[in-house]
Amino acid sequence: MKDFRLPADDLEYTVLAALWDLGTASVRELHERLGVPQGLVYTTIAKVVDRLREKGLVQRQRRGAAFQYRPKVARETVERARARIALTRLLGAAPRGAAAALVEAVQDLDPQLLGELERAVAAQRRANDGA
Amino acid sequence: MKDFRLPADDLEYTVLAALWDLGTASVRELHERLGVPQGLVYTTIAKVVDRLREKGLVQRQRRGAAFQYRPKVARETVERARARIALTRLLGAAPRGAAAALVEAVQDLDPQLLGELERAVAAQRRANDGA
DNA sequence: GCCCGCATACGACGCCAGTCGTAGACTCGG
DNA sequence: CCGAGTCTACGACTGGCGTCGTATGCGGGC
Repeated sequence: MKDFRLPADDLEYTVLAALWDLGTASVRELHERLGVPQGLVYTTIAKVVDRLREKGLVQRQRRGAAFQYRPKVARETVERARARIALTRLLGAAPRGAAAALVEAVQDLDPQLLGELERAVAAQRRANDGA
Repeated sequence: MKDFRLPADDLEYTVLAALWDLGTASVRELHERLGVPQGLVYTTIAKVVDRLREKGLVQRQRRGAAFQYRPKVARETVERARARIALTRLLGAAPRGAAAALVEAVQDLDPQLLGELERAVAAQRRANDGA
């Protein structure tokens, strides 16, 4: 288990996310989808995909001239790890009374996202009460 | 305003946090407090404090042989920015339905912290409803 | 079967951050 | 006022990541 390293936060993660969405994709496709809009060169994406492979996060298979890449690690696995780290940082760092900072941070949150967060917290609350 | 850059997540942030706690401290004190337990050399802490100064996060004043450092930016200001980034990443990254990951992440959260999070979310919920 | 072109492999560079070492500057005690 | 010892300034190295360029290699159409 855990024979992989988490993706870096920005580009690497974005690319991996795209792969989760698409299921499978070539570097070309990923570039069209992510690189071009960002003004990134083809090889930049290729390099990222490469590092993703080094990290054991994706696998590939020859498909004609190019490779088709696909996620090797479940989205949930990675998301969960990332979420845990983010939350720990977020709350662990907060000193007593810095909940104020949290509130402010939560303020410019998409209502949609706020809803998700709320449900997650509520679920855990129930779990705690039950236990 | 915002004539500073956020501190890096790990050591830099830890040192800055210590300064917020102590109000004022010399590199020596910071080293005793943070460096020694971590097996870090004196100059490592000195360097970090230096970069913190470059980032405009702390200021200093000669006090005898050494300098006394003190935060230059309010804790809340930085905490808030960090929290906002963390939350955005956390939730923004989550695809629809990946709330599951969130739930799992929230599970191994200190009940204390969970409470803070819950209150923050609830507060915002009320704000939204009201508006 | 050959050559062209696309895909990949890989190295390079910049920048940040952590970590350390060294050398120079300055303070303070005697 | 001078020497010893401490503090600071700064450079160096490493590793990660974003970003690109180049060179090599493989596949597929003609």
